Amino acid sequence: MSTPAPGRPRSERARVAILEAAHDLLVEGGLQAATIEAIAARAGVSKVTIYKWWPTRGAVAVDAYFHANEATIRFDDTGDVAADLIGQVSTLIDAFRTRQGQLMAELIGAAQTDAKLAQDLLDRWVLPRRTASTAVLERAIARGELRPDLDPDIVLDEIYGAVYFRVLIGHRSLEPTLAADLVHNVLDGIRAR
Amino acid sequence: MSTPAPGRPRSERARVAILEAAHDLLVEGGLQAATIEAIAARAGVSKVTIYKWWPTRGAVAVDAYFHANEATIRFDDTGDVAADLIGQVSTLIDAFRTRQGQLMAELIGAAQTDAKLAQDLLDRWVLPRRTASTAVLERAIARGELRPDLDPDIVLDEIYGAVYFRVLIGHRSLEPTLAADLVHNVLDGIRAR
Amino acid sequence: MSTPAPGRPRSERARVAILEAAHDLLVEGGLQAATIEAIAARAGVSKVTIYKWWPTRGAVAVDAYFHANEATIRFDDTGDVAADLIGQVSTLIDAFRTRQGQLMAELIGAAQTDAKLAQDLLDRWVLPRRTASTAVLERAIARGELRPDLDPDIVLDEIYGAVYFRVLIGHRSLEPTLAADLVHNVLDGIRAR
Amino acid sequence: MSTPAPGRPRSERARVAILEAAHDLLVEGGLQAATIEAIAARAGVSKVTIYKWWPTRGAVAVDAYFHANEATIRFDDTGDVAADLIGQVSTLIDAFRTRQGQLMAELIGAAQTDAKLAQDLLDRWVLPRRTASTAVLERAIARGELRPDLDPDIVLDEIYGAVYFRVLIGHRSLEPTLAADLVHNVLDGIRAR
DNA sequence: AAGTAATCGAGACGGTACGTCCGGTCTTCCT
DNA sequence: AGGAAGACCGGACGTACCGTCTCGATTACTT
Repeated sequence: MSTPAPGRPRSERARVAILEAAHDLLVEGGLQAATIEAIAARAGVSKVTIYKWWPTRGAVAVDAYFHANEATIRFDDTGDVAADLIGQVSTLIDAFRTRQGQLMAELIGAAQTDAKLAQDLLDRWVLPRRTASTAVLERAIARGELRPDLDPDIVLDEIYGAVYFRVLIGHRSLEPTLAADLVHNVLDGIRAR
Repeated sequence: MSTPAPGRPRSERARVAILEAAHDLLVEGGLQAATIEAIAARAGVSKVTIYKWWPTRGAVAVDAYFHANEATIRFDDTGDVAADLIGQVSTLIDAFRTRQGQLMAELIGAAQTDAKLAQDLLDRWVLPRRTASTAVLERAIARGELRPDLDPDIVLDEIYGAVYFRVLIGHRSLEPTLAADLVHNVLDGIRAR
Repeated sequence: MSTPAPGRPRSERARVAILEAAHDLLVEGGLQAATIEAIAARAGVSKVTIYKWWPTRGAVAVDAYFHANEATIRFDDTGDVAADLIGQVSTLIDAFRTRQGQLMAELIGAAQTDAKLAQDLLDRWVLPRRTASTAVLERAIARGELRPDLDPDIVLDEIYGAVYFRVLIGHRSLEPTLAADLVHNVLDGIRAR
Repeated sequence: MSTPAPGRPRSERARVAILEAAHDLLVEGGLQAATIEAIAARAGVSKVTIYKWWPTRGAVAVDAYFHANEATIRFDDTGDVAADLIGQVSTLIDAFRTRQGQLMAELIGAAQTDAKLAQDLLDRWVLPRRTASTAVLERAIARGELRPDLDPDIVLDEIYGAVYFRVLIGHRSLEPTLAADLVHNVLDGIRAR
């Protein structure tokens, strides 16, 4: 069906070597250390080969990040909004309590001056999680658990935004109880009764 | 009383020229454009003079940011938590809807790989605002408006985190109604009644 | 036969441009003016390319000097020591009466604080001439013209040393008759007869 | 007679401290190390004070050199040209076999791009010695020992030039017998008899 | 005793060049 | 057509000295 491209095919060996070299460098020295030159040197690959397949350093970094961290998204449906949300937020927090959190922070940091990277992070990281969480909220609205006029985006920004805020600003750490606290505050409000 | 330091005193002219040049460059081309060399050239100042007083490019940038944006923090006390919080959040959102928002995003981005910058942003931007908002919450707790066992940090992370999340990820803009929505969700909860 | 080195070959264009730019600068403003930056700018070449192939500014300067001044060494053999030596010394003096002399003086000057440069000048300039002149003296010794216990080095230091001394100290100029006077003094002595 | 200048008189303490600091630096690291800043720092003196009294780094260096090396010139008159000359040349060679020789070489080196320094060296070092040696030659001419049409400058350039040549080019060292060999070659010639 | 004037220390300043790093692009040969 | 090797231009980095410039403090001579 598909005619194979003429000429020498892309080297899978090189692709993997690049991603693994990039990830090693990311883990060792952060985004700073993952220069194109360093990646090429460690992967035993020429710089041109990298530029051939990735436009910027950021693009390699995202790919390396996802290559190493098999993305896990939970699509819970227990019938209880609180439980479903807490499960999803906990998964994120657990990941962010490892080196992954700092790396994601650095990626988001770099995305502030790299529109392509920002788009990648949005499409491949944020939006997929958001979709799963939006589904939880919409099911709860349908069940009558939540106010029908709710804007799910705002709710999710409050819960997830708090997590990213802590990772990016570093004023407080991600305590294990954080997921539950965040969800309960928003679900039930904080007014005295 | 205070013995003046010996030697030629620091040039106030140079200090201001540097900060203004840096801010101009930040506004025109973002953090990328605000290289030490460009700042020095535009300020009519030698590079050494900059390095003399600021350790890194990021340090100049924060100072330039605060030099240009006279910090406004609101210390409202209307007796109504919702009104006080919405006032404070609105002020932030109004600022972030201008170029300031993108600049702050870039500064936070750079802070991910510049610990000194991170500390500066925390001390000079985030914490002062947080202190004012924490006071609002504690007054409300004292008045019996809010649950006494509340952790103000978590509440404020939800409200402010949502704002920063939008600025940093860019998935949705800062609508004028956002402040009120954020505050009401957390105060009253989102469960159907 | 010889396997060509892998990678992009060195740019001959750049090499020549650097040497010519360096020489132009040397002629115009001496060693002072031949900064790496100025050479790079005039040659339309990046500084790194220069540093790639020459360790120091002095090394570029020697190469530029020899690139421009096609080395001429005379290997006279007329059967008359005096004539042979005078011919060789005259050639040097003629060269040193032009801009070349000042340049060589500056190179020797710089060599006082640049061991690499000193070695280069010795190997590429002084020793080749000395070899030719030593041969003249040894032939004369063999012919019985000169004392057999002679140390040629000392003789040549007296003749050539005088020339360099005048160039370096500048107390007197290189008169056209100097070559003959120097050689005759040493060959025949200066005692009255 | 001389009206004392008004104002604070020049500090002798500073003058000596500068010269000694400069000499220490010259001995330790050569002319390279004797930067104005380093001299000022070591002498506990401000840069301006140095610039006040010396125009260039070279000028300080010469003064420091002469401050440390009490100039010794021999005015021998034994009635024998050879002995007189050998005595004078030996004195120079003895001095140049110490660190002094390298320093003088560096000074002459720097003089190639510093006309002021060149003039200083000529006036304070070379010419005084030459005057003494010229006197020796002229006495010998008067006594009928040497050819009456002799140009003393050329003779002295051959003898002294050889010494400086070795110091500056470094192709051979200053052997203790060098003085005698140089003088005898020129006095008696090198032809076989 | 007060005034005048030159010097001194400290150190900030604009400027030039340094030698290095990395980004992107190119050129060559090999697979 | 890929790919490895590596040379190339360009831009910025952070540093070293240069020579100049303020400062306040000191030290004489002059009135």
